Amino acid sequence: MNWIDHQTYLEIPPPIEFNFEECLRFLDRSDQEVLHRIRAGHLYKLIKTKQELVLCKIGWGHDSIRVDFPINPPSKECREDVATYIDEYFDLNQDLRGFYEMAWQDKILRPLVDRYNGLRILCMPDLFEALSWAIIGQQINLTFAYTLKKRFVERFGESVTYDGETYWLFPTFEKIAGIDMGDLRELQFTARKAEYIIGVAEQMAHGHLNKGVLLQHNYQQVKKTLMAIRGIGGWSADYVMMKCLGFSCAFPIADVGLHNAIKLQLGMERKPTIEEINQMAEKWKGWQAYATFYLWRSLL
DNA sequence: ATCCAGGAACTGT
DNA sequence: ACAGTTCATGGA
Repeated sequence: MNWIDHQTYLEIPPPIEFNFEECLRFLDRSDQEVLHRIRAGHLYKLIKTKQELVLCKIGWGHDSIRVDFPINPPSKECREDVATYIDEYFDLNQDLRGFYEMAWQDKILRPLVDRYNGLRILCMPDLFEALSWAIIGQQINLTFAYTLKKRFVERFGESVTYDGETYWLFPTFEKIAGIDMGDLRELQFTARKAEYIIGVAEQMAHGHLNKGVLLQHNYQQVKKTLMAIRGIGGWSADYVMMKCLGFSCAFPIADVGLHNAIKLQLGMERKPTIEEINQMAEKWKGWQAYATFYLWRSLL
């Protein structure tokens, strides 16, 4: 990993095909988001390192990502953790040239990669967060999904307040493994969502589900493992593989947002069928996750 | 009111 | 394997 430690701040030289502004634009898609805040071109995010909570102010300067620490100058070990987190968060290890070469030949993707050049998948390094967000988002509109997430985070997550603003962390699986369904029903989770999320937390707390282990396996194996979890179907498995586990071939093909985006791009009267999407995506092989992400971007 | 939402499990065939 | 049904709740 490529980063420069300036003690009081970090400098992370990005790969080619990276546009910080485009990434921030995507992160700024909901005004109900509680896990980060964007102010004057900077991303503020609370990160949990192995040792402590670190508030990060992430900006762009001198052709690099710059990470400042408004509250406390973190230890060297924490700075390393932060650099690793940023690296995953912005998907900096992905070489997008293959995607762009493919996309320039594609009717649907070409205008998108032109418009959003340098946008990367904004990842969720925390597996429990990715699984929970997938479950929360199932079969409800996004506005309500954000409402549920906000209630969940503000009820069970840790936070730090600085300069009049409160910054939140997603709740840990350890914490959620210890609550009961009633605690989530109060927040207007359905019984099913409550059951699923607590179930996932319990599996993780018992060590039956672990990101490091998943990363050692291939697409088919991981998808099968994830789908064996109650509450995780095909859509959620691909969503998590795309947003958390770095599988660029992950493809949540049943996604309503994806359908709407394709309809919009092609000027269709109706949403495409799964079979039609499979045909269109034939050329996307290996890059389905990025194709999906750019299509989502087009809906903002 | 009515339809639908970044689905998944369950049931019957 | 496949199709239909149920779950649950708020947004537009």
